[in-house]
Amino acid sequence: MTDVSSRDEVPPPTRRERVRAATVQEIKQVTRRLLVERGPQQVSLRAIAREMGMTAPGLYRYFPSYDDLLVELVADMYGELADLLIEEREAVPGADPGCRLVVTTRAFRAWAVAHPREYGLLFASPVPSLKEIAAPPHSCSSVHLSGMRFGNVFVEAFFELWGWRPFPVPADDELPGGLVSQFVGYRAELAELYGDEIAQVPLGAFHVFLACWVRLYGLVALEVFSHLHFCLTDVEPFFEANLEDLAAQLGIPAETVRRGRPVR
Amino acid sequence: MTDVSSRDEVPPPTRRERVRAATVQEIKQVTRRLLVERGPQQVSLRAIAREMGMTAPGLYRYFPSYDDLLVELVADMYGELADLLIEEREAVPGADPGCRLVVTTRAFRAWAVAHPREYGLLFASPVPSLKEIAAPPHSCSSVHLSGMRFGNVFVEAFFELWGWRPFPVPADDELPGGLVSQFVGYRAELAELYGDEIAQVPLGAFHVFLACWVRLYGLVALEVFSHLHFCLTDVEPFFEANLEDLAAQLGIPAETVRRGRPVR
DNA sequence: CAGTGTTAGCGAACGGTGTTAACTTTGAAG
DNA sequence: CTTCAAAGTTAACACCGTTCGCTAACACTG
Repeated sequence: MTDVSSRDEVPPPTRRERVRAATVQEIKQVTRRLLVERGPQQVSLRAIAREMGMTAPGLYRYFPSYDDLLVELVADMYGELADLLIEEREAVPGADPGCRLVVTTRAFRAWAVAHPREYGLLFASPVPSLKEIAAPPHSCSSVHLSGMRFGNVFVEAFFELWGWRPFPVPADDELPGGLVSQFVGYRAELAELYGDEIAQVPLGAFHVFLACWVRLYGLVALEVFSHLHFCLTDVEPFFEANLEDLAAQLGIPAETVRRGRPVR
Repeated sequence: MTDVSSRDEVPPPTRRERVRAATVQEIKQVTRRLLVERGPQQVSLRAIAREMGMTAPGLYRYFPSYDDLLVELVADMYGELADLLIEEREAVPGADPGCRLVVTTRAFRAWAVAHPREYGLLFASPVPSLKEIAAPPHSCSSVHLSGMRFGNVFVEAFFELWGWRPFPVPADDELPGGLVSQFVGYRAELAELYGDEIAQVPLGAFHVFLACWVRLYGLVALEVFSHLHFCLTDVEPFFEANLEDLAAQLGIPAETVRRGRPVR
């Protein structure tokens, strides 16, 4: 038992495995570069292969299909985005949970604006495939898992704030009956992940969390898709105003929001 | 001058023009049917032509390209959606402006949920083409115009409510400086369209309008794209709760919101 | 070292796509 | 009846995702 090699731990990667992993990485990088530089329409297996000095069928040694390649790329980008948000949040030393949530939110919008093509791939999936809907609730695909990981960045920041300094939320009997049972289920799911302190959070906090997420999503999506262009040429002040509003709802003082505001 | 035929008014459509218009209509209908029944991936010129008993190149007599066909379809659907919202609103006789706004909002969500594929085509455009951004502000394409028409349905309902019974909005000096000038411009644009009473509306009302639209958009988009599925299996009560919340912000009593709620 | 099996990558091919060009048919107008 | 423009065809081009069969190169075993 003390012998390391006797266990079936990960054996050291062979040379072959290393170059294979490197190729997989290069394929994803090239795919993403094509997406960014030439748009989603111009991304094709043949274009990727051409860019790498090989032919399209060769890529099938690494991905079972074009869609699988995209799916894996999406999962990677969800992960990257989650990492970035956490990183930016931790880069503010000694920040209170309110500030940390604001930083996370602002970083999300900044990433979306800076990476509109990637954002489109992640958050404007054409239409969810029907099988995904029919899938059992806990059978999580790779995308689903990464998506969860991303979402949980906000979940953590939000409930960290709640634990630090609770804010007003609707009482249980103020929530529609149809919502209560669903929030109970979601809370239980999160409690399984984060421990029992989550189980003490009132259901109204989940309602507020979702409402905030809805607003943030709408804000960023509309900006990235240029759907606010009909009245706003510069969306940033509008975003900051909404952020301040959102923060106020969570008991975060405007001064905390303004402190981290990017200079312009 | 009194002679009708001497002016270049619309001459009576010839038989040729009528069958041509009918064909254009059929192409759009078939395209939409394919979109709904088989998904956006399966929509192709050849499939459309096949479905109509003709060949793909024949369609080029009616549309200069595949993209143009889609663009025109999108414009049509914006118009149809706008018509539907107005119709549903007018179907409630003697309703006060608050009720009318609620009905409009609810109808929008209902349409989106009932037509997810169409909704995806309208509101999750892959990524705005760069030329659209570079285009001068008042050069409006067909999509742009129809999109405006749709948006103005909400604009009208919102400012009708304001004119009927104003609600609290932030004062001008509470708005960020970067927003004031943009709202001034947008207000002037609307005043040109709706007359001078709009010019009297305070800028804060435009801020509130946009914030409401952001929230509604996020709500509906997240539902249609199944991005709330991670915690809600039935989104309707959540939508109704947000609608009530939104209405309260506009001074619409909860009783008014509940009155028109669909029975379940 | 020789032998062997696995793997990476290639070219050809199939059915599909949007699009163009050249041609035929059709129907309305002078 | 002639003429001419419009509608629709077939053939072709360049591209797409994907599969098949093949050739190398590689890693491991006797």
